[in-house]
Amino acid sequence: MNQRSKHAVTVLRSILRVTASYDRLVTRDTGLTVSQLLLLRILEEEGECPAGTIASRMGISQATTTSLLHKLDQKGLVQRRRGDIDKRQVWLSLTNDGVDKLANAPEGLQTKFGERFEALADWEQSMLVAGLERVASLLDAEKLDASAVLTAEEMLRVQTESEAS
Amino acid sequence: MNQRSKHAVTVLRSILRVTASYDRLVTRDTGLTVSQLLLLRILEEEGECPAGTIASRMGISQATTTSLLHKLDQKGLVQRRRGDIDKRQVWLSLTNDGVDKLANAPEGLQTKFGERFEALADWEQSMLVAGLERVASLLDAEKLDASAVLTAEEMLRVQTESEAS
DNA sequence: ATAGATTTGTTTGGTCATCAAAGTTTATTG
DNA sequence: CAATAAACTTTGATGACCAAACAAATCTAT
Repeated sequence: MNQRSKHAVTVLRSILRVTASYDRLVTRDTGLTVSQLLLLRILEEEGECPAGTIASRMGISQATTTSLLHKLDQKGLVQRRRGDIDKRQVWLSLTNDGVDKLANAPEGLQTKFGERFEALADWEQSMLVAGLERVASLLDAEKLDASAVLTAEEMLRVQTESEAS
Repeated sequence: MNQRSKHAVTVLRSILRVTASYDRLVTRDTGLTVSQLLLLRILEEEGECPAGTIASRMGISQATTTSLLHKLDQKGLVQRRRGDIDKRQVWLSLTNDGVDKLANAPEGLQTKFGERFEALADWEQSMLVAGLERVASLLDAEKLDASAVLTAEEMLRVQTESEAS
């Protein structure tokens, strides 16, 4: 691998590290982990839906989903309801508290990054987004056939809508 | 926050997710987690050094470092030695097995991403790297005063050198 | 219908990363 | 020398995550 692609990977890693620290801050501020928040956001956008939908949207196993739900349930942020037609399913929805919590959750990464991003010139914003998308596609192409992860597009849909405040 | 910056965050997140899955693959292939590999790489580059150096280079606590070291020690990949001048210090170094393991470790993210990246036109490579660096700086600026994390530059040094095979 | 396969979700039992706080040993400094 | 600081370890948590075993419900092909 040439020097430049190594460098690209390096920078990518540094991005990962910084975002991870943001996540820690958000967790401290909200009392909700990033995974938990993501689950709530998906639920907000999706409306009532079965647990499996959450799992595939988040790209995690059913087992992990169950445990996340357990915690959110304890906190009183989500509700579970047995399916009518298919009784194996568990339909999920936000409680009022869940909705509130989401509404008040700081957006962490978003807020800080967003400010700076918006301070950039228009052309630069476009360029950066295009670049990120390109990188995502380079990574993703390899990934897609290897496991059940959302496509970039699906993720885009999930988060663009749910994060629109 | 405007639509475009939301979108930028979304794409960033999708990148995070994909890289996380890569990490899982690497772990399965090597029997070493990404943290463990990173520790080894730093040790390779740094040469024998005290535990604290590892902690600050990795941006993790001493406690975490100790536990990582414990595992690598058990696997026989690192050696610990009490400092001569300062006996509080624990000097670390790779064992022969550690060196071998590192040499044979697949680079995961690197390899796959690298191939695709190198297939791009030269100008596009430059553009992407520049974009990533810009994004890192947007994120990092906010971050630096909030906790003890490596600066982009430090990380760059660490990984550029250690990953040069 | 009905036995067998599949799907949905839960449980159980692990691994790993990570931290804070308390503890130990060894410097350092007033 | 006594107090303080530094370098590491231990202890005790939390959280994410998964695989495998399980239960319940549904589907399917005979």
